[in-house]
Amino acid sequence: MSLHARILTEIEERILSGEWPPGTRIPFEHELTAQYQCSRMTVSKVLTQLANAGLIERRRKAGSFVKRPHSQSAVLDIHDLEAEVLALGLPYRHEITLCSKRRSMRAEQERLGLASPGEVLHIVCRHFAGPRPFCLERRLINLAAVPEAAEESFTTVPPGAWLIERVPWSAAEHKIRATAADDDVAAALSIADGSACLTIERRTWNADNPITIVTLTYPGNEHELVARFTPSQG
Amino acid sequence: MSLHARILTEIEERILSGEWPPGTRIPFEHELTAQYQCSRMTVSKVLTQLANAGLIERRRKAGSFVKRPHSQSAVLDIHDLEAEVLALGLPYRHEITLCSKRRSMRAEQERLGLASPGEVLHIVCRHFAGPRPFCLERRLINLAAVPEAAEESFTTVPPGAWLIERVPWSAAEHKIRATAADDDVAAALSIADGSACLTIERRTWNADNPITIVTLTYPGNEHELVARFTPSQG
DNA sequence: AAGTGGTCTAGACCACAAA
DNA sequence: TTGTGGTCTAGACCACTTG
Repeated sequence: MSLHARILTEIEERILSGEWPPGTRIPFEHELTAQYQCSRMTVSKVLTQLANAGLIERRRKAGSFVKRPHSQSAVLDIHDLEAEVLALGLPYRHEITLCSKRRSMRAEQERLGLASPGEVLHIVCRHFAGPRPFCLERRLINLAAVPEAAEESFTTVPPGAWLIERVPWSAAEHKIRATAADDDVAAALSIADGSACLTIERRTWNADNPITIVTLTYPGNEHELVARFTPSQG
Repeated sequence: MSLHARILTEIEERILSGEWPPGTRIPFEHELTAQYQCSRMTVSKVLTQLANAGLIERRRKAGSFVKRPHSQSAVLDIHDLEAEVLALGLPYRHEITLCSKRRSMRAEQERLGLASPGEVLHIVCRHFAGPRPFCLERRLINLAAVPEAAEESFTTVPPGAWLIERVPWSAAEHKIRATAADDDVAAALSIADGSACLTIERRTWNADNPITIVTLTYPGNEHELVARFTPSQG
């Protein structure tokens, strides 16, 4: 393994593990050259890569700082619900329908990907654009990974935004489906039974440790996911 | 603009414009240092970036070669329909329902994003997984951008795969929606009227020049898009 | 004014794959 | 065996921003 690859992974680990939370100033280039006993070019290359990847921000004279994970990847972008509603020119609010802490049932354990039973937080939340329901959120949080979530009511900040601000993650998976609204969904979104809905299921891990699984259900024709990209950006 | 940024964009342009098609060997590092009158470190940095971005492949002793655009970005991956069907363990075939060349109507012009009327190819195609319809493809191709498409029947290679192999692109946009099946879609996919479908609309450009717009419609519950990613990969 | 990052140089040695 | 890319060094000068 090359030196700059080692430096890169070591810094990446500190950021993704939360040891260096967003806002932290990481060591100056000259400190890293001393620490790793290498030339400045080597650490500079690494920091430039991290900056290109969006993990850190570099400011002349001030230093390099850990960035807050800007919810990226285009497809993911969409999931800042509040920003999305406001972009439509409509007022946003959310409403917690259910927030219950309990020992995981087997089905929940499997959905989250837990190896053994544990405490989970089950949340149901409706997001509104103006007077109309915009999205139904059903979420499980692994309390072993995020114990402080148990003390939250999520009435001021919705669960998604709350988690993104606090919990570092290293991997995510989206599953996107079209589904027919069942009774519950139809009632929650004020739409007809059986109408088409867009469902996004998102799971998040930090170093193989499941954090949360969330299902977002949107009324079908009123919502679309948009993703733009160029071939040079994998 | 820094020197390495200039070198990067110049090489990128040659690749994306098709001047250097996939498989082309790009100049050796020592040739580029001569051309740009700079040190080897500078061009090496650029080529490393291009390799990381997946635009080129580097082989010791052999040189650096333009890669074929591996349809990436996870969400896009899914759209190699044949690979997807085969991954399900089912035989794949496709069937061209319509393939007509004509002058664009105004609605088509707008969908494609053409500034003025022009020749377009309108294709309707069904993709099968075993005996069952798997996906309905409705496509417009801008013949000004891809004149050779007019001579194709697309009976051996479906239009999507044909285009990817031949036409370089610099930008793409996906819109993902849940829709209710209308008469046409229901008939084409052998499903009930009004059932939920997943619709992916994809537009592709090469340097602001529209190439194609395609709408892929899948029976809802039988299909899902999966995207995985990590925060360090924008 | 001082210290940071941004860029670049002109070398060097090594690993690897092709001839 | 040879020539390519992969990595690294020990400098250098500049631009910018903060104090």
